[in-house]
Amino acid sequence: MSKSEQKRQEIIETAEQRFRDYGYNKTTMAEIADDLKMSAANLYRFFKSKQDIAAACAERCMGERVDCLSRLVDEKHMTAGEKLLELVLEDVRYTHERAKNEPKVNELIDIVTRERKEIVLSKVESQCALIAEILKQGNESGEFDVDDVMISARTIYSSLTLFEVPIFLPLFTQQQFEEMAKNLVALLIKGLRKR
Amino acid sequence: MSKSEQKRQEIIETAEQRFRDYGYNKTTMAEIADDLKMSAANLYRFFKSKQDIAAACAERCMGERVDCLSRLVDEKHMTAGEKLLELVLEDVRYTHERAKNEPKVNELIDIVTRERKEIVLSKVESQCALIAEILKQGNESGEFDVDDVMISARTIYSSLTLFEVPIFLPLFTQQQFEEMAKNLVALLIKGLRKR
DNA sequence: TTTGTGAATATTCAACAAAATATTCATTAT
DNA sequence: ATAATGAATATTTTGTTGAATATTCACAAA
Repeated sequence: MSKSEQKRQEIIETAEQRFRDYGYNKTTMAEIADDLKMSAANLYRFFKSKQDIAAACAERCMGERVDCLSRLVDEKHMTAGEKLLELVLEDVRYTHERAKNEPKVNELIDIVTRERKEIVLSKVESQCALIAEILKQGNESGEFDVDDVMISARTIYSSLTLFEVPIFLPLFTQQQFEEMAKNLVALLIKGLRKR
Repeated sequence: MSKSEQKRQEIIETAEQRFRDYGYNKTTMAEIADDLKMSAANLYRFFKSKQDIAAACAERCMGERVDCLSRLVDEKHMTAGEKLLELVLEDVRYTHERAKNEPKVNELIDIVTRERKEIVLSKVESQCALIAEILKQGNESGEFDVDDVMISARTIYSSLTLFEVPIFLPLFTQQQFEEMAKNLVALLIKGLRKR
């Protein structure tokens, strides 16, 4: 890793910690710079703007998230149906836990969804790709009978909106969300299944 | 209809027109009163607050909407599957048309969803009831094989979030939304079907 | 040339006053 | 008693101004 790339990573980590603790709006470029013993001006040699730093943080988080879910998809001893259910439940839980334990992070999500739609889109793509992989495995094992794997993956993902978007959190308890998610996945799987 | 009930309706209609044309925030109690040749103070003999007027408008709209969809559910010459598809597509189209032709109405929706959750909940209930009725018909005709009609209806409704909520409108074109809706309904129906 | 800075400038935020508007109420009209 | 109002009060919005912060830049150090 180049020296400058190294420093970029340090900035991302430092900023992310502040964003977590105090929120995006309440952390200043000067504070991030101070943490790193540099001037605020110098941050601009690595990032074009504060929003760009936020975007980089978001991308890093999403990367970790996808890695985690990838491991689930690569599990050897689960059926495709079980994997799909776990993927969705894991998602529901993650959304809730984060809202509960890291409430300030929502500020970051707001900024990124508003100002950097590409990043959200790429997150959607990754998630669909994971679902598609599960469907493919299901086809291969004879468990599913899915014609177009990518279209079905996108369709399934579109049906998960209620569980993905933080604004709906106040509507139900986590338990209710999990219950709804289970019912939905059960219904979807019936529709995917080979007969 | 009592005299005072009559007047309530007039107020609702007048206010709704202003809300449509200028938005909730930009219409004042004084203006509504002027339209009706009365004083603002007098409005309070019929409604406890401006929000209450907005709520009444919303309920009236929702009532019309449910009536319209009810007719679809009562159609004689459509299969349950066709009805479900039409219900969802009609919903997608309605959401888009309204956003396009009556953009100010979203302000009203915001207020009501934020300050009068019961109203939104009752809308959800009505919509689920319509879906449940379609499922029941499908069971009776042998087209579907649904165990718990109400739970399935709620599950289906939960999967329609992307198509119900205006915030997602900027993400895709109406055509894309309709395409996604068709795919989703097709998948759901496969899951509901008797085999 | 690359890394960095302090100071200058541009933008955004926050606090507060003024104006607009919602809501209440004492009183009048019917 | 019921319907209605104008004026009084309470709340919300708007506009403004100073302070905080983001961003740029000319220049210095390595």
